Amino acid sequence: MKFEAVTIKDIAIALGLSTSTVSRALRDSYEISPATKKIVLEYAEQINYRPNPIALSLKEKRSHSIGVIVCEIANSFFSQTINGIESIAYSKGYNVIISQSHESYDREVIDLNYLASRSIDGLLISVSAETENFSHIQSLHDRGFPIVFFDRAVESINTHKVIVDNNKGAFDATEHLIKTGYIRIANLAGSPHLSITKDRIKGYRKAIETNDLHYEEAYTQYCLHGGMVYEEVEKALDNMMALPNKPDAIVASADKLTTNCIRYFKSKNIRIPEDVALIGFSNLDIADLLSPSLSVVRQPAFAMGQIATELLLKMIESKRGVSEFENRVLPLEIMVRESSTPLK
Amino acid sequence: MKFEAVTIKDIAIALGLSTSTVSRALRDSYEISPATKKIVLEYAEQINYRPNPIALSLKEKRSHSIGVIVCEIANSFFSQTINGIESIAYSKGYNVIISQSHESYDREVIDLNYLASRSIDGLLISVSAETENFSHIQSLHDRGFPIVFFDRAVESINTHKVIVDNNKGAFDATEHLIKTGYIRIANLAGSPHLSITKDRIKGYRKAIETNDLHYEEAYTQYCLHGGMVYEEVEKALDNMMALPNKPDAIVASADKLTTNCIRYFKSKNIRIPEDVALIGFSNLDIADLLSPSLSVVRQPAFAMGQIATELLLKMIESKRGVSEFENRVLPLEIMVRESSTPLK
DNA sequence: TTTTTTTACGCAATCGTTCCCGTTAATTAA
DNA sequence: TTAATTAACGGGAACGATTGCGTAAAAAAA
Repeated sequence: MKFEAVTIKDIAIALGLSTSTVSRALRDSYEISPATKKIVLEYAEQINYRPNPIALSLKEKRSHSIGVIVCEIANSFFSQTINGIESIAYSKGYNVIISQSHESYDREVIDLNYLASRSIDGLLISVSAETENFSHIQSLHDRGFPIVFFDRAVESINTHKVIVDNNKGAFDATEHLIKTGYIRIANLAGSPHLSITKDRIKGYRKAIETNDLHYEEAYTQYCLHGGMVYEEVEKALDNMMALPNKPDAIVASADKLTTNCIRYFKSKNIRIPEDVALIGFSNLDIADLLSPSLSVVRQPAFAMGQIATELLLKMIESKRGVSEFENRVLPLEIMVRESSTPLK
Repeated sequence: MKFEAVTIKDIAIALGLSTSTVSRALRDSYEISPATKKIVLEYAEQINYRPNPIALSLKEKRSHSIGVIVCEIANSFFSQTINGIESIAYSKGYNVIISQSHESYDREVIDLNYLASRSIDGLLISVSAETENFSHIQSLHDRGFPIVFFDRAVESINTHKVIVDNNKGAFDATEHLIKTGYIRIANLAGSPHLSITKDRIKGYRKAIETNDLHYEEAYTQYCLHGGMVYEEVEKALDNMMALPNKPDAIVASADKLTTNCIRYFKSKNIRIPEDVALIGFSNLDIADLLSPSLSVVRQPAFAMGQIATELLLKMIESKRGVSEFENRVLPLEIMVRESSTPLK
């Protein structure tokens, strides 16, 4: 089934003009007389002419679309980021093509190759938790393809990056727990390959040490899939809770880790915050509706998407290659609720 | 900044062949000798040749991408649907371009025109709650453009539709409340323009009347924006709770209505289910983590996306126009949890 | 009136790929 | 040995739009 659209040629034939004249008339060129312009414009309007973006792309060697690779759009943080991305992209006439890696390295490579085979002008990517080898991204970057990282950046690749102050976020969250009176604070961490995980651990550790608490290695447990599979979270928490000095509070370092952490405690009938307090990185918009309401470290997801897209479009539209790359670090917001405050 | 890619011409020049020969060799034509094929294939592999999808699109008059219009990707139901859509689309070599209407009619029209200007081969759409006039969709459909509705279909437009059995879902949810012992059951409804709203009201009413309860008009309150703005939910619930016989249970007819309903009761210190029981249409994946855990009517979102996409691709790839349209009705699943069961 | 300039348009190449037609040279059939 | 066939490849148009260049007619300048 095909959808026949009207072309410049159709207009030219109908009006007895050449395609060049019609094209110029539509673009309001000074070379065309006002009378001709009027005729062309009116006829084009009448038959509902729309320029073929594909023909334009072929000529301009630009598709006016950008690719986005995230792990899951069903994740609040990423769906909010995508909202930010789309708001900028659409306002500047760009399409957005979204791919999901589902935290899988293989899927990420497939998505990347698919997108990069010249159907997109640039790429926004937040790498998957599984990814250790970045050569697929590196080689694209080496060939001059515009790439901007957001949230989960690759340190070794020199391009624009929009991240949050993970170190400070984890520090603040941990220190909040300490100030509230908790002393055995554990860290439910994401994939050890990700820089955000490392930064969050640094902030967590710094808060522990700055406040003269004992830093215990076993209090930090990693989840390779970033909490995507419940079993890894279960195992990590089992490990923690089996320690001789089991933790009295937990900092969960990602959206999925946080919710699966709640699921774990609920299934074990461990009360929050009476038995274990919890604060987690989360952009869930119903964190306030949980019982107890959830204390969170919230990321400026929408703004992040906007900024990353602005940087990418600037990169795409610059004539010569960009050599000065920005590293934007956005602040995190701590929202203290019941899950980390002892009941009176 | 531009990203120069390798073309067939480059291969032809390097190998001293014509572009036609190279093209044929790459497509494994019988007209090319095995020796030549081998040389071309090896060289193409070596310089990492990728066909330009845009040039192909121009020739084939097909972009191999489909458009999706939903109100919000940050809504669990829609993000799950999109997962289903992408799983099918990517496996068949199609791109997916997502647009959000944010429940606004104006945005929907803009999105539609943008997508339809021939950058997509077909459209999957779930109309916005605000939309009353469907001429923008109708005119596209009249011109032979492939469109498939999912979830929120337009009755007057004759094309493939994939919906759920809203009538039965609402009936079952309402009857569950009745069987549990509730007698004054209210219905927090979405936009009156949507067929899903009408169907859900029908099912609700049928359950009331089948079970010999009194059907009260004021027990059904509409939210024009489908619960997107908290104030409309607040007003609807204020109206219900101010009735002389205020309801003892509520059926909420959409994701956002359900969560905002919980938010309302929480802010008013009205206990669920002790003061008011609640069951809601929702695809939230943490419905079990709420306290009380939330009883839901769950939609088969992923399957819905898959089926709708299969129908659309079949429509796109059929030679002649399709005239027999399917109307798939998928079953809903009721998951009873604490929010609709009295505590012992 | 003649020359120059301007106006208003058409021709054709281009982007990357496919595909319908040739066109050789080798092979086979008569 | 000659005619017919086939294998293997090249030329060039086409998809839709833009754009540099050429040019006829009209207008302006000389």
